[in-house]
Amino acid sequence: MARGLNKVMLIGHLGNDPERRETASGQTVVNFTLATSEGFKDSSGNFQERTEWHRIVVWGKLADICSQYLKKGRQVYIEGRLQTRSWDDSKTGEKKYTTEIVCSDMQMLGSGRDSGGGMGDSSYPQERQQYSRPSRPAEPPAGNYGERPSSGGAQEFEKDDLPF
Amino acid sequence: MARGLNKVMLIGHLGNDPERRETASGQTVVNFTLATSEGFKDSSGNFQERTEWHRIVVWGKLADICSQYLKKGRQVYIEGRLQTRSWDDSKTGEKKYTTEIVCSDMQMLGSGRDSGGGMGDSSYPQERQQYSRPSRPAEPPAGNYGERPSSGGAQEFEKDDLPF
Amino acid sequence: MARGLNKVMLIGHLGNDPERRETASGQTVVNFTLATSEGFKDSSGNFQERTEWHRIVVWGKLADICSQYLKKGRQVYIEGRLQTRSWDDSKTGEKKYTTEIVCSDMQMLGSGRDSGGGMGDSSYPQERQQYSRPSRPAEPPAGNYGERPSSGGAQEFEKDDLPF
Amino acid sequence: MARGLNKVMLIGHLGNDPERRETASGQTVVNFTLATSEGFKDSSGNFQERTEWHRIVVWGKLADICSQYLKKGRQVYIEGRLQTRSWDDSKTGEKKYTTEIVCSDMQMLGSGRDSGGGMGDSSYPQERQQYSRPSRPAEPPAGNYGERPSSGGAQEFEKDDLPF
DNA sequence: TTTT
DNA sequence: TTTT
Repeated sequence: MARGLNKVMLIGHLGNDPERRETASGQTVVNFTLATSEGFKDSSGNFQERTEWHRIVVWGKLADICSQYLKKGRQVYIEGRLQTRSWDDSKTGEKKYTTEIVCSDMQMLGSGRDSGGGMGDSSYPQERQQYSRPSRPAEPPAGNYGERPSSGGAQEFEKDDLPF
Repeated sequence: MARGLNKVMLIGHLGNDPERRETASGQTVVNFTLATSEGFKDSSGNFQERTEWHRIVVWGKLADICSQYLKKGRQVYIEGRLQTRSWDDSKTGEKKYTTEIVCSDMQMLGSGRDSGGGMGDSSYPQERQQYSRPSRPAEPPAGNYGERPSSGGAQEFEKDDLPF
Repeated sequence: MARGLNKVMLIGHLGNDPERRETASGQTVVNFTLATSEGFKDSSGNFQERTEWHRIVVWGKLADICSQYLKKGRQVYIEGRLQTRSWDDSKTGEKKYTTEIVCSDMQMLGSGRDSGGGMGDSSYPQERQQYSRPSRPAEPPAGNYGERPSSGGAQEFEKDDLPF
Repeated sequence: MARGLNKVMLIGHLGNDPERRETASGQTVVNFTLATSEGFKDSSGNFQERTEWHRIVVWGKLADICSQYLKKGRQVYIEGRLQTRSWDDSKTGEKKYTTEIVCSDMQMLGSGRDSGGGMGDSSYPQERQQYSRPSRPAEPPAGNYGERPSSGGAQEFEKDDLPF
């Protein structure tokens, strides 16, 4: 069945610099860990902090961007899907599992000055916002794009006087 | 700056059959309204239901799918971004605003039998899941896809014994 | 029907300092606008930036936190639900609509140094992370619930003639 | 710091009836697996289906609702946060990890007739929509909080050797 | 292993 | 009206 949703959205800090590899077929893969922290009141009513660590995997063009601009400590927004892989442990012969977030969108947060490992901080890509895979923008049709009086859809709609 | 997130996720029922139009440039546009309901306790502690209506706009290939398979009453998951358009009311000369959800992903929910207005209910596309724009899947590299022992990433990862 | 989802997730910058009010029943309400920006390629293949403006409404304890710690220019993550209110324009007698995000969770992004309007930047609450409301519904204040002409917030807002 | 986001949103079908337990401190815990499916084009351009399995954990009042109304095969929307627990495998002495979604919101999808395993299908709670927990943190039960060897759920789970 |  |  094709109806489903598998979405993860995280805001956190990188626990390490992204590790870049290339597959045999020439695709770029990048891995890093991400810490998400949240506070909560424990049973005594005291504030505590709980940190959760996530394994992030990024493929393709977005992997290249992550590899270039992300550093340990950087705060990012990550969107992706959950994926659990299994493999046979060569030592024990046991089946093992690991769950990762396959990243499909990434946004750097804060200003470049937060960058963490940063220094010669040329922290931003020249062509901004190409951070996401061929995905989200849901671009309106090219033809009448320039004609629209505001940020919205096609001109036809603007005849209407009432929203509904 | 290009760092931002503008995401809407809705689960609700269509208030009307999708209305399909074509722009001058030949792009398909589809509009429909979606009702999302939620319950809440009022100040007297009684359960009440609150229904919110949303204007949905869909472009391109996904619009064609919506036009073909969605009907009034159908339960769907909608993902998109918020967009507020303005126009000048020809009668009063006032500036008016309307906020819409520009849909980038759609999933039909429930079985076809829930369809609502349905009848000759051949409710599903033959090629399922092409419901989303060229987006989410974050497809692993083609080259070694068939080699993977499980649902996961590239083979390199499976040498690892520990998740982190 | 009670099954539904109405969720908005935004990352952007405040367009103005939060405006704090109190309802007749003593509930705190805060309003601000949020700009979310995204890049896209126009029909000529050039990168463009599109900014969308959102009206944010926050109630209760979370409103107090927003009022205290957020400033114009601050980058934040906002989670909430969409709500369209209507009112009768006292001048023209027309029915008008405005769509807002009723905020149920807020996270300040970047370090305090990004704050924007900041100065004597004591940017963080002592008791962190109590940023989220007790629950999803983001219930409007009890006192004037029955009085509201539409599905929206408190009556005070309905004096306004323009969405922003 | 407490600023972070750790959110998972799934739409899928239950792989088994929910398993209900009670902790020593009297809190209800429910576990089930959820399958999310998505289609994609493989490297030959053919449509394939990929199913991902997720472990869901639910606490408290929402656990009771899940236990009562959900059945194997039922389609649901699940919202929660990712949590990776570790434990020492008693047989091999190795450290093992499992990642779960701690559920904070649940919506039943489709009509009751979709229920799957259902039969005497009085599928809906009388007081609808009280499906969400009081708040985001999805706090584990207070009573045994200090006893947990890792960041995870109740001790009972750690007897298991396999994630599923 | 991150961050405040 | 924000931000880079």
